[in-house]
Amino acid sequence: MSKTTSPSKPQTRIQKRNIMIILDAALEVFSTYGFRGTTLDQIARQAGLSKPNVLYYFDGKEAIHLALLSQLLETWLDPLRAIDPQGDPKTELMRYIRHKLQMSRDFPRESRLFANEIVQGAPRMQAFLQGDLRDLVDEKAAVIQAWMKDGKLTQLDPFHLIFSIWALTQHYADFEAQIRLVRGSNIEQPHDGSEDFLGQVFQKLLTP
Amino acid sequence: MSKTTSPSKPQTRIQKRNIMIILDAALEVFSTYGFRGTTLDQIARQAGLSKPNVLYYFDGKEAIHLALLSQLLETWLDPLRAIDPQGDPKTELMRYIRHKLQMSRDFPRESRLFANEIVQGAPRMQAFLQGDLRDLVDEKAAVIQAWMKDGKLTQLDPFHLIFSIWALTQHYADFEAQIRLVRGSNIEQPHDGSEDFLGQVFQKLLTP
DNA sequence: AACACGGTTGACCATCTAGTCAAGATTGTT
DNA sequence: AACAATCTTGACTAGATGGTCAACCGTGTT
Repeated sequence: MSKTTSPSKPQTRIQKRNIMIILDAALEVFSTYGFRGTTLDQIARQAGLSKPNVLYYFDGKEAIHLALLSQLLETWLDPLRAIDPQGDPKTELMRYIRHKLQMSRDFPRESRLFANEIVQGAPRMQAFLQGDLRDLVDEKAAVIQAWMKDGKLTQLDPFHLIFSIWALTQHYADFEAQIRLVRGSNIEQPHDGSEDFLGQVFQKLLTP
Repeated sequence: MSKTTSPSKPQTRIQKRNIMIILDAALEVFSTYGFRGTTLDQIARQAGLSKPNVLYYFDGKEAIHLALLSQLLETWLDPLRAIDPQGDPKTELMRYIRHKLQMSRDFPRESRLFANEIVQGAPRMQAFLQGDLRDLVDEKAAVIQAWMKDGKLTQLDPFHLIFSIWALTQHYADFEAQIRLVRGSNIEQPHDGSEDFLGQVFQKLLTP
């Protein structure tokens, strides 16, 4: 039986609730220990359910992970997609940067789930990366390129520019442990000051 | 018996060779699958040795991982340490950036080993991060701060500046899979153009 | 109340994995 | 050559882990 595989079956209240609980628990554990480092028992304990009960809702560990990834990938593209070729170049890019930074702050677990996958060679995301994401990046890189040609932005390699935005924004979520430990008690949140800093950086960088 | 624990025992040729082979194999596997995702069998296979033979040289999986980490951490600090308070500010920082980028290009496995640890909360590196690294970062941040006060560099938060250098340089190693898949066949090496790009970025950013 | 369906679980299994061990092979030294 | 030290390994163990299953419980509908 394919449980969660079929797209839109009528769900009972209990199903809805438990599937949400399991996905939240799984996100917590997967994002901390990676796919192989996570056990079903950990997920079940975190969810407050028994292991067979977890497996009643999902076909297996792989299926839970997959559900999390696809849920994530849907929203991952949105900020980039929102870049408007008709808008003001610097405004559009600064908005994108702010948006990505917010996601890193508000959804650090999702960011680390992603990071874990990529660092380990993206075995479960190849199709996404070289499909939807690649198309979108190519499209937006062309938009940025055009803006640069018009002299609205500093001349830079648009692909490297996009990568640098990803690197800088996600760093605060993915390497939070490092920031927290290196800064120690000097700082409350690893994100403190990040928005001002990145604002300064890209303001200066993008202005021709 | 403590095998590799004692600092400097006389090693036979065979010991030297096999320990090197094992560490290289372990780096390959750990950096790809993380600590928990790696099995001793994988390491042994990669090393071309039997599992008991691997365990003849190391006290266990943990010990191999620890050996890799401490080996890594020694060299990790060097580029930052090399920043000279007496030197020219921009030259010193640009050299640091170039150096970090080279390490990301030449030792991507080491970078990913590190990244895997940090993303998962740095369970085995707390002491290092809040000890040696923190002291060094505090020291160099003060140096950079002083340079900025003298008007030699753009006024920025020196800690965020250091983090941004780490983020941008390591991104090319840690997220290599993403870059490779998103760029596809448009690019040979994920690092292509990174040096020019980061040169441009920081030249522009640091010049007051 | 009784029924049917959805939901839950203890006990279990097969497989994987870190680590052991005793016996055998290799190497270096005299 | 002979001996000792180093090196290597097949066979094994204990425990962890993903997944199964039959039996049981809870809930809402008639």
